Amino acid sequence: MLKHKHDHNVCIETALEAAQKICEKRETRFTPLRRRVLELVWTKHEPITAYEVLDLLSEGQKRVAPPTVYRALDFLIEEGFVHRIESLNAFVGCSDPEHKHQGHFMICTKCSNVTEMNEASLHSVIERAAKENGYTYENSILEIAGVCANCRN
Amino acid sequence: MLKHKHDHNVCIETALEAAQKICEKRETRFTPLRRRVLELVWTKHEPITAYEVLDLLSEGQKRVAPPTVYRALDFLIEEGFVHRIESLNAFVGCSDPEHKHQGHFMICTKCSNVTEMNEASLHSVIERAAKENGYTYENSILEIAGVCANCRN
DNA sequence: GCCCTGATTGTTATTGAATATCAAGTCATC
DNA sequence: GATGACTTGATATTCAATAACAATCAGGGC
Ligand SMILES: [Zn+2]
Ligand SMILES: [Zn+2]
Ligand SMILES: [Zn+2]
Ligand SMILES: [Zn+2]
Repeated sequence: MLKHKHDHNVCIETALEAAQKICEKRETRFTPLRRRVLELVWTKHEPITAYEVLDLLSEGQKRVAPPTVYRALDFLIEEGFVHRIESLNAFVGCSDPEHKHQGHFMICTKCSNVTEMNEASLHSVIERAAKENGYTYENSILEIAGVCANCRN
Repeated sequence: MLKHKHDHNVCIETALEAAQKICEKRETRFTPLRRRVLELVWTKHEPITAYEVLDLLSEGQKRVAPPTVYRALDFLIEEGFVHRIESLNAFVGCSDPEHKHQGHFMICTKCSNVTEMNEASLHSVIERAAKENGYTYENSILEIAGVCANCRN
């Protein structure tokens, strides 16, 4: 959460190991490419665009093509390791990949830091609103823009 | 709301007249181009993409360029006559343009019909969630996907 | 081992979404 | 009718995502 105050390498390692284990359990293939893309998404807590991932992935080798990145991202999203931030056309690692869910986010307009909210109360309010409007709920995106605590002072 | 059960020309006319009056009051310029783009956005209740607007706008005349459409849309969004649906890269007319707000939507995954929710309760829950996470609220997008009442049977 | 099959990755090309930049036109005001 | 702000036109480019097909890889049955 407070990105300025932790060893981010631990975050990355944790995420990679969790993904590894989940894929073993689900019998899906956590290939070197997919692993590398997930690592790159985690290089910062801030959202990263597909083309930034592409640039990083291409360093020191022949430039990869967009489908390579998008396919890996699709897999990671499908498995719940990564979320897409619609309002930014960008991607961010999920810190709770065990339980599949789609993310609800706060986005700081100053520092681009992103906080994922896992509050059940929010979820239930949203599902109830859907029901009241006659809709059968499938999923939802919630992206709140504001200024985070760090940036306010 | 129930798009199959009303004279949509009335919707369009109402929206255009409302926009006209609001612009007079605010002393902003509701030019023919902007009026025409708003009319095209309202040609269906479903969200419409910028390039669909572009195609319609270009019919029977020299093809207009993307900036023409995007500038008009920017104006209409700024004035609150149109909302952007982030998850669809598309635009939809607002049926309550008097009071500026950003929209919260339900989107039917079968028929693409869109319902704007104006529920104060939702809004307050979202603002409270922001506060609890230490953020100063600026704005938010909420887009719920599901199946509408019409499509369920 | 070898073949078959399905999944993954590579490659080329294209579509779709949005913006940067500068030129030309419009319109009110002095 | 000259000035300056706003609006529209026009050209080019960037960024985002997908289509289509070829090549490669992994595992199972023979
Ligand atoms: Zn970290
Ligand atoms: Zn911040
Ligand atoms: Zn609205
Ligand atoms: Zn429907």
